[in-house]
Amino acid sequence: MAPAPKDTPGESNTLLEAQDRFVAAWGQMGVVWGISRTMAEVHALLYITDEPLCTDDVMDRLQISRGNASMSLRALVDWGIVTRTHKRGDRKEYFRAEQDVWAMARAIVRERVKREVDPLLANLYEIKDLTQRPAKAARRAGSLPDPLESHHRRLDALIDLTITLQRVAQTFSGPAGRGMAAAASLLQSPLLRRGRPAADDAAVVTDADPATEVPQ
Amino acid sequence: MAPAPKDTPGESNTLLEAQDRFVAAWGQMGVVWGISRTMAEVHALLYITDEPLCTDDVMDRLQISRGNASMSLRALVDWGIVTRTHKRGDRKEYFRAEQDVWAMARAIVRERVKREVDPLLANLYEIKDLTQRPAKAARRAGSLPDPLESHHRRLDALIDLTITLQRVAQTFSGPAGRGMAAAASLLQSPLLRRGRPAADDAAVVTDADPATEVPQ
DNA sequence: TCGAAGTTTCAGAAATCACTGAAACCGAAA
DNA sequence: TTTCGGTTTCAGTGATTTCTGAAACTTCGA
Repeated sequence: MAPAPKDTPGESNTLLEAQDRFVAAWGQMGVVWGISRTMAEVHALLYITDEPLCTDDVMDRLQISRGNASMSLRALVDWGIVTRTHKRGDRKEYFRAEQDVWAMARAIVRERVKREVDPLLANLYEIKDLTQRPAKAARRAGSLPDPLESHHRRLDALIDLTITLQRVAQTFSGPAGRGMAAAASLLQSPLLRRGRPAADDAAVVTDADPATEVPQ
Repeated sequence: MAPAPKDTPGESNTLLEAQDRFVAAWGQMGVVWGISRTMAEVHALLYITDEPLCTDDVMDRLQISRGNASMSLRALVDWGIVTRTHKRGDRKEYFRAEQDVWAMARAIVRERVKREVDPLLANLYEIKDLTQRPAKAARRAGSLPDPLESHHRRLDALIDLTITLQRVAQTFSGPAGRGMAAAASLLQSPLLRRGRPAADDAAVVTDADPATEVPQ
């Protein structure tokens, strides 16, 4: 972590130390999550700090370049977990992190679904399509192409799982979502009749329309 | 993806192509998840293939080294999403992926909680401890150290969120877990009275014992 | 006790990812 | 129009992760 040499008046050194450790730990998690380390660190810093900070504050405290700080801050704003604020008589922009951790969690889930689940689903549909036509032709011709059959069964099971994941996450994080409670009730609703460990009822989505389903 | 030049008798080329695309897509996801690309690809290959494969099969199809293939397979077995099998009169070991996608999902969640959430939680407790003593001393001395106060409130909120996440995931994936339904009912139980978006009731975990809480 | 099948380890190479530092760019207030 | 705060881009560099190829090691059957 940064040396953080100047002892800000009013703040103890042990506090700064604890903050630095937190920033580092959060950065670690960022790596595991596919967020860049710095972006996570910037977020951690803003979250743990009382006052809003400007770009230069972030640069100084984290010892990173202006470009990096600027882009990371922008990305965080895009994610919806950091907001811009201003101070009277100051043209500079200041940044503060969302303080409600549940709102934060929802924003993060929303963004990750958009970036990871949606494209994956589109991909799976597309891959299934690759063998869709041959399979149909073969079936019409009378022969049952066994390998294609099981290939489709597997893909369908995966698509099914992904859709469920997507729905739950969207319900949890969606604009009209009421968070965990909503997601929980969705999980128990007959809409998704899943969750039986060894039940062999994989293929449900059969010929869903890939084009209209996935926005990205 | 690998060229996959030899046309396995009985399997069409479009099938191989689709499989390769699937392997590539799954590998992509692996990167995003902090699993290495190869490990994810090996898993994808085993999942999408009818017959169990041996180490050499994997090496050939994916064009990777023996060491890499061996270690990736071992890791997958450790994760519990791939099992070893044998063929009569053959000393070689063969590998096959868990076919039930829900069991797969549970295994993955279990492993990721162990590797990511548990250590994070331990970290958060430790960081909180760093300022715990100074804060108490100051409080006893009569002064109210405001920055320490809000520092703790933030950390507590985060610890709280992490614990909830941990519990839900463990319920979903635990040995006695019945999957999504169990997780859903946990979410709605009064045990975790969370999920109200803007409710300002963060600090609940106050002085939980860090040592006994986290195994890792 | 040998040898074949299989696993693990590791140093170095390759690939990937993140970051810097500088420059170009933009918009708006003075 | 200039200046200021700020953003974006990018070539080059550094750091980290992943992979290879080979060797050492383990296990077990003959």
